[in-house]
Amino acid sequence: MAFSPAEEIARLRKEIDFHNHRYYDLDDPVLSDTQYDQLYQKLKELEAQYPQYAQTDSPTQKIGGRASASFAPVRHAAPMMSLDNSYNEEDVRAWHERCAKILNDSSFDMVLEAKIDGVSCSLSYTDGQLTTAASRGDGKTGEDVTANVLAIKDIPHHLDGAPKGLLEIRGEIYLDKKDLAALNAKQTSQNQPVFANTRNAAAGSLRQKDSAVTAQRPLKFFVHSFGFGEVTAPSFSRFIQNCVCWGFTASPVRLQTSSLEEILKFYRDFAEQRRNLPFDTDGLVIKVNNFAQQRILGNTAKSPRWAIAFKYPAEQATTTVNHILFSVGRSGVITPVAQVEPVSCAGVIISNATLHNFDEIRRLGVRVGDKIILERAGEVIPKVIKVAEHLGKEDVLPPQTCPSCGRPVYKAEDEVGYYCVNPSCPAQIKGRILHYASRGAMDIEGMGDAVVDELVERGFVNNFADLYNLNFFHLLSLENFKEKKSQNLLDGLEESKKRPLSRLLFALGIAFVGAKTSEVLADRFHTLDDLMNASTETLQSVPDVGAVVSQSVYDFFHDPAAREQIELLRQTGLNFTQPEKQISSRVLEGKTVVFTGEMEGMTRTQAEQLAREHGAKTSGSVSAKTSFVVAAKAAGSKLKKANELGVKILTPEEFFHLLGR
DNA sequence: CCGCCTCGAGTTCT
DNA sequence: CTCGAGGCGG
Repeated sequence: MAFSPAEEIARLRKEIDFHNHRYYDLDDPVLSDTQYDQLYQKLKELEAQYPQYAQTDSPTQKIGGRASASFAPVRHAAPMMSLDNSYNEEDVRAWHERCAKILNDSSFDMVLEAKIDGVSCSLSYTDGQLTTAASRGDGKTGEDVTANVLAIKDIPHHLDGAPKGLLEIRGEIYLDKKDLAALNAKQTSQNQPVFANTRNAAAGSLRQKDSAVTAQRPLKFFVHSFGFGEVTAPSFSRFIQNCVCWGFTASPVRLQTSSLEEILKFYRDFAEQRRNLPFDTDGLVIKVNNFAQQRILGNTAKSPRWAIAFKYPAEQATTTVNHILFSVGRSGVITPVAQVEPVSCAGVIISNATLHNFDEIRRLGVRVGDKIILERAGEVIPKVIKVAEHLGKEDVLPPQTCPSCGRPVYKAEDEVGYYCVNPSCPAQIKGRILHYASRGAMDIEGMGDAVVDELVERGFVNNFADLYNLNFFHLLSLENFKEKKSQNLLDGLEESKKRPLSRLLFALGIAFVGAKTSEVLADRFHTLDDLMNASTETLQSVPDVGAVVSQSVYDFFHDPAAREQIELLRQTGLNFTQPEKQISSRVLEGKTVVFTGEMEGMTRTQAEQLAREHGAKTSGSVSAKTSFVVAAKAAGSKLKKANELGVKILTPEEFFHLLGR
């Protein structure tokens, strides 16, 4: 399909803006300079051809286009290659195995270094005298940053006893974390934009037009390789020793070993330790130490085969807020969500990030168009940490009306949240139905986000009972639904009628009644009718049910609309009773058990059920009251907490043994 | 009344 | 996973 010139121009501007962002802000370009130039030229040509679409905010109109005029290009004597990246032990084992095979030696010597987040730089010494310093650029050609590099104290200008001729020393220019904080404080006081991270700050400092500014930035440098020249050392570690004699600094974190296991252990331990170091690291670099062996391994087109970067998944990412929209939850709470330019963070692509509420927006000062920093550290949920650069113009205001049903929103005096109070608001109905069908509740197979959306949108479903009046023809009219899928969903609905009362209670979505409380109530009252007719006093006699929960349950069942729903559900043949609790044994009587990590061949819910069948209580969090924690592989913070509190930890095997299995 | 132990609710992506 | 808040023991 052909695009109109206007569309093509808009697309190119967006793309170039993106690559500028990668290049300037993240210092991590996707395109080579040539590829970038092609895009840029194409846009310029189109804008010349169609001047009616020329705009002042086009990247072609902005000062300081990407090709930096003030830094001359420098061709590297030997290309500056990048390293192959790996993010897990498997990849590193594979790398080690391949090296061992080519070298015909499984105990070759390796060197481990910290991979410091900075800018790589190549220093050319002629007869021991520093002549040129160049940034990496596209690997073949970089920018001449000699004037600025001369201002870095860590870099010697002269190497005593260096070999004659050309010697290219390579390393990383970086900034310590505390120096970034100080620099940003200064930037703020001078009304200048702050740097998102140490890497950007180092890159920005190196690209200063005035080297006096660079001199004021406490940049540091460590050697990590050489590019060209006669190096007499037989190994990388000896080469580094020579460099240190010349006055260079080596990587502050080092390990020399021939044991892969030792390296893997170091990686695991370093994951935590690196946070306490003065500089930012995103991983480790493993190199084959012996130069003769390095030569045997050689290079691929892109990277040396004798080295590999062993990275930790990035936990922070910088991106742009494209849009802020308001989502309405099943309870009517309106939550602002930032839609961002998709960005990779901790191994996944993030495109949405919650802003929680409007206090949070005000606190962060987020606007549409701003550059923000996202984090996903140890957590699953992306979080907006701060605004890196204010580019947006308009403040984000709370919505006057519900984005789903258009009714005016409601805000309680002393609460942060805004609510939609219309019970027939489509967004709320969708939320309630989705919760009803979800795995922990009625577990209706074939009923996902998209299906619920369409069922409500089409007016087929407004409440729980409507679900059971759906017929084959309703479903066939849904998008992508044919006989097979329709029948599966009908089967799923039929199957859900058999769920125990505890599931149904949870599915109804009574305020303050979650999975746990539902179970306790169902076990105590056995039938829905007994629960419906219970007084608040009777309800409060149930453990863990106090004034708030009992009132909420009582109110729910005395609402005429809810009662009508329940009668309709009764007519469709839903199970309203709770089966007697199965007791297999009492070996775990009086114990409180917490499960963590992924068990093989069993979900956590199943494991918890098993423990309860043997008389245990189960919980989701570790405390001093926990009898023991069952930790499977990939256990996280709960295991850590158990260690801190001195709670006993069992492997899944030990746990099964306890049950006599 | 305070502090600890839990639970509920919202949230993202594969 | 985290935050906020209900339940409850001291």
